Amino acid sequence: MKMSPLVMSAVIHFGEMGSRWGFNRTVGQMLALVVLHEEPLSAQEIADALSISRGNTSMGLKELQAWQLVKQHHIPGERKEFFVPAGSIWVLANRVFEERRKREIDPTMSLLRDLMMDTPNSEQDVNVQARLNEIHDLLESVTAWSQELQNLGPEKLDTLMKLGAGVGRILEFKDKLLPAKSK
Amino acid sequence: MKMSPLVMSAVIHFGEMGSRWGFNRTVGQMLALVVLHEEPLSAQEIADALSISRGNTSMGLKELQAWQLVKQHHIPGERKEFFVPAGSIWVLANRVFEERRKREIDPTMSLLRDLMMDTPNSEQDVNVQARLNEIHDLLESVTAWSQELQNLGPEKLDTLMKLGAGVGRILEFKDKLLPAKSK
DNA sequence: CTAAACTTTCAGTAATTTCTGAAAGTTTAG
DNA sequence: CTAAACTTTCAGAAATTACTGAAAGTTTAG
Repeated sequence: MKMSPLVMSAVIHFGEMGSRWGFNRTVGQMLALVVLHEEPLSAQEIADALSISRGNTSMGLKELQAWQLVKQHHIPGERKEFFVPAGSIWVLANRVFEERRKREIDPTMSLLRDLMMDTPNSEQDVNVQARLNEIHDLLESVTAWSQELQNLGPEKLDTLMKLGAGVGRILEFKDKLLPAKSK
Repeated sequence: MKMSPLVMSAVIHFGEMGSRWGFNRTVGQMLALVVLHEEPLSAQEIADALSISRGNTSMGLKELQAWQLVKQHHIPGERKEFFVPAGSIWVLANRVFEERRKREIDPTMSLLRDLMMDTPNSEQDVNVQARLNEIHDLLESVTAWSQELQNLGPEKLDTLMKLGAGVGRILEFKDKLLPAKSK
């Protein structure tokens, strides 16, 4: 398998970005390759295309599977396993968000809850707890809302986006719109 | 300056999370310390509290200022500079999102645009470009929308959140609500 | 101007993360 | 069962990233 210059550029870029998105360079490259290549790829093909060791490839694929970004694909008559993207771009993007939320937000929310339980030892600590509480609530809002977006799916997200600043206005009307809401 | 056990736990945790949020351990600790401590802190106090070198502290503060998360605060009569959070929790959170968008999304969008410009060299490449386009549009939706949320501010975000799944329903009514919208 | 108080820079070192490749493991064909 | 085809693991090497502390730089007081 050989990469066209187009695929090449994209693979290299996703490698560079990889670390910013929560995985390392080679894992980023592998993901780009699998997503952009139409046919299922074997581990060996991936290793060759990216010039990385077979061992590294194996670990990278394991990680991509843990993130549920690629999945195995068996080809009848073939001994080895092949790999394909685990879903549409939208699905993959959601998986990345989800996984990052688990790593970046959840542990903090959990700690903040614990710290807010502690009985404060001083005046100072009362204020500190108030701040921690503020952080907690903000994270909660943001994650709840991003969940919501994921549930909407891409089309509705698109509608919402086209609405743009209209969202603010809509909010002002919402009581009239949904008067039956149980408060 | 000595840290209460409460502040201590939070500082250590934000240090551990630091790398996941785009900066390193000590920078994370420094941010937590400055945010949770009521009084302005000098660089030396920060270095002492966290047991890190003065040099490292200087670089960390530089980074936090680049992120616009802390700012200098001059105390009349004092020779040295002090540091305080650059704004409310909401402001700080927005700065982090913003900065991460710049690092994690913008460069990719820019590359994708470039790659979509290239004239494809094969059938294959036409499909690849279609995929890249799909990724581009998704990133665009997500960032546009997160911008929108930032503009709303914390109170409206809260209203929106309480609405929960109601958002989907509201969307169905939006045409009736905003009939004057210029399409 | 000089000295004191303070900050920044940066070369070298330490810590951490990633990668390789050989060895061990697994599966299937026969 | 054995051998071949393939995958995974993991110890050590390489690459990257973070940290220290001494030296150079800056600012202010006098």
